[in-house]
Amino acid sequence: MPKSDSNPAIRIDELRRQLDDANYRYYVLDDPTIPDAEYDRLLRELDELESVHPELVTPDSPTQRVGATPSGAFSEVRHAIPMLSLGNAFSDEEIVDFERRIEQKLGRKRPKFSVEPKLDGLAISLRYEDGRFVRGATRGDGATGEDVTANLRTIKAIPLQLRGEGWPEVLEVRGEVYMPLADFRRYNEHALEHGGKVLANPRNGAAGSLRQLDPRITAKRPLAFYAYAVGEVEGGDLPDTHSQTLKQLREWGFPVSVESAVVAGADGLLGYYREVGKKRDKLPFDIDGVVYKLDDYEGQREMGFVSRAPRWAIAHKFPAQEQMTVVESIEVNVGRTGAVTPWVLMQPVQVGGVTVTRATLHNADQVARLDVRNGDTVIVRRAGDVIPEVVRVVPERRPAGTKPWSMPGLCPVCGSELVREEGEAVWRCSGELTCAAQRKEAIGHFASRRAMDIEGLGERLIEILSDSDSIRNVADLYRLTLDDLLTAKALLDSDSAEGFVELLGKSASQLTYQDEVVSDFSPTAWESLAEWNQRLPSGYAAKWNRAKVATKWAENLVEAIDRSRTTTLERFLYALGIQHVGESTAKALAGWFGDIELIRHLPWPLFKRVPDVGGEVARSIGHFLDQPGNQQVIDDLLERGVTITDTHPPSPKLRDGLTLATLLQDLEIPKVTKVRAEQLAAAFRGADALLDAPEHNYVTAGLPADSARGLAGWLEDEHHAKLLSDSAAALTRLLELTPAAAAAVQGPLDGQTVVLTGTLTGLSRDEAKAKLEALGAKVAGSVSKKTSFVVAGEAAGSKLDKAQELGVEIWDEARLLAFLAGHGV
DNA sequence: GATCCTCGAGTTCA
DNA sequence: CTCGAGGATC
Repeated sequence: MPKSDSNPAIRIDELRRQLDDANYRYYVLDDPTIPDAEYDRLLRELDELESVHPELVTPDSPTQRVGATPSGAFSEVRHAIPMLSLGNAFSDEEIVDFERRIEQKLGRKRPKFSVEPKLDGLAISLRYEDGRFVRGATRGDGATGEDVTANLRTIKAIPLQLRGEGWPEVLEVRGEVYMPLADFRRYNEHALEHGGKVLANPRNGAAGSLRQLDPRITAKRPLAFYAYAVGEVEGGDLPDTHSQTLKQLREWGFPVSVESAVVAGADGLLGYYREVGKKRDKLPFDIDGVVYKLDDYEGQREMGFVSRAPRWAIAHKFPAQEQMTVVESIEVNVGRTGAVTPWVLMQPVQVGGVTVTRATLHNADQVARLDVRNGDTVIVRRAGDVIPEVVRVVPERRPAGTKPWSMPGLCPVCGSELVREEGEAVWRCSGELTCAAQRKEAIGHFASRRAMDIEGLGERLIEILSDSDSIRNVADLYRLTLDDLLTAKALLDSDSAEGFVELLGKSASQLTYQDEVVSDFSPTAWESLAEWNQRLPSGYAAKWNRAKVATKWAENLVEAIDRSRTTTLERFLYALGIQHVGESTAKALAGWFGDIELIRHLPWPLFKRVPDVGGEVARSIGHFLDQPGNQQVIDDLLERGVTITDTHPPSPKLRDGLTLATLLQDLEIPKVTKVRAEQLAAAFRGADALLDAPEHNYVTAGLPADSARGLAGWLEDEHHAKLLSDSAAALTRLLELTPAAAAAVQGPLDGQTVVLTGTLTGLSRDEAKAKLEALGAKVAGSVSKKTSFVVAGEAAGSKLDKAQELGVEIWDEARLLAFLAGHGV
């Protein structure tokens, strides 16, 4: 309690020192000396004194950790020295190689490394000027992060004022903000009891907390911090090894991982890896590996960097975590093309920090290979980065009396027969667009970002609109009314809540907030339930408010749909969802033909004029266009205001291939090869002459008997004859429409194939792709020896490795940007 | 006919 | 990201 007789300034100083010491002992030395209650009492006393003497408040006072005002947004911070990412290693061999490279380059045996656990948190940078914390930022993309100073100030493990002495005028300390496991659990327990927001896992908890706009919220989250590196330094010196620097940081008041150590040589590294691996489960925080850094700074400078990652450090990751769980059921999903994909529903299990409940089994063959059955205990793993997969079944845990799983005979959604093409792995529902699942998926695809890009049209909404018959096909989207959407919205809002009521075995009116305690539904689900529950008794005002919100929502959606009406041919073709026509093929078709009115009436063989389109794809497009229902949908779309803005004449490059000879090849007539097609084209003036000629005339034209027979036999089918004459007519019309080849504009990257990998910082992947294409390059998705060069952004993965393996040229982002700038893009 | 490249399609979770 | 299969090439 404040004592009126003592000098308040002196008492305030004393309290601050006591509190700082307590913090230091608690967070840095891990050796608390005063009980929490005592700490709180001192803090309260300080707070009261300061409120009586506001002139004595300083920004580094322990009471000033929580700023009062939420900010509108985070401003950007440019890192003076980029915050790099580390290369990853998963195997012992990679570590041995890493160490050997350093030995060779430095000409030193068994170099020393500073080693420490790699925390699974959020990398941040802290800037101190004259020993005072002035700014903190997230790592962001490495070059630029977000200013989260106000939030970082609330973390007690971060000193507001450096201790000791001898610190540089400007010191930037880097480290990881994380949430200790015990605190994370305690926080969630509390949140569940008091209806707060439950955090998904410690990592996301830490990341989400730092992104709070209101620091008062961040202050309530149990965040901690470990320093692991130094960034910018001005006006002062640091020791010349990393381990000494860490020690120095500790003296200045930063927590440094107690597990950090110094080891020598590859064997030292691997020994440390195993040691930490054993302790992993007992550590008070999540780690995903260990980090090795060459200890002396001079060696580090000598080693330098490879495209954005230091050559003197590496992260040795622990293997993807595997977990055991139980299969609750094996379900199937019906995709846009009717593909029926089996997947497992499992009892929730934590794998690598997230809760996994489902995993795909890809296809029936995979299920048979694994022999997964209902009730089986299985091992799940998060493959690569994210996607859960079933590794194997644990046979000794299989319950008695199970039978192997088999694909159902009928589509679970529409009851049509499931069929499998000869030699194909997938089973498909034969219901096509009569199948509700396929219709929904088709609409979802149409609305997706890379297709028509209708924002806000989610899966569940499509389901509701589709089930209520408001939309039967994609064209119906363009005559949805506000009323349709409002009706759907009501269902959308209620269905989550209805489900809970049922589960709890209560009627809606019996529900109270108390019910939250008895169950463990997700926080968002509880939120919507609570909201929905509130509206029941409260009557008019609440309903009115909800109606307003819903109307605004519906208006926004109508506007989004309206915006999507203006589109490009490429997007339009892709959106139609023709089998085998993805983004790349849609783009090619758009580029070569240029006009939907032309394309929609083209016989299928003409599509083979487009590179990378062969018989299978061409037929698939033809099949789609042959169906009157599909033509009707195209009509309706255009009639309801869909406008293609980039209609243009066919590409001049088409001209070369528009001959009777190529057409005859493209028709895939039995026994008619390239040579025979050319002979026929030379002997007959046009398709009509060919159609009218008797078989022996083909022989006269120089064809061997079997080819002549093949052609004649093929033409006996009147569909074939019609296809030939239609195609020939289309060919003639195309020729008329196609402008003569203009002088080809030479792009600097003509004929080159480029692959992008990793995260680019200066521009988005799509932008980079567009710019490279503008210079004539082809941007491909995977690396091969034909690749001209690979642009490796940050955290580049397997594609970069592949490129190195094949000796393909690698550009970093800077080089790409310089090149693009040099060519005016 | 074999082989190598690409593209398409399906997928999970926050 | 990964798998499967279509297309191009030799």
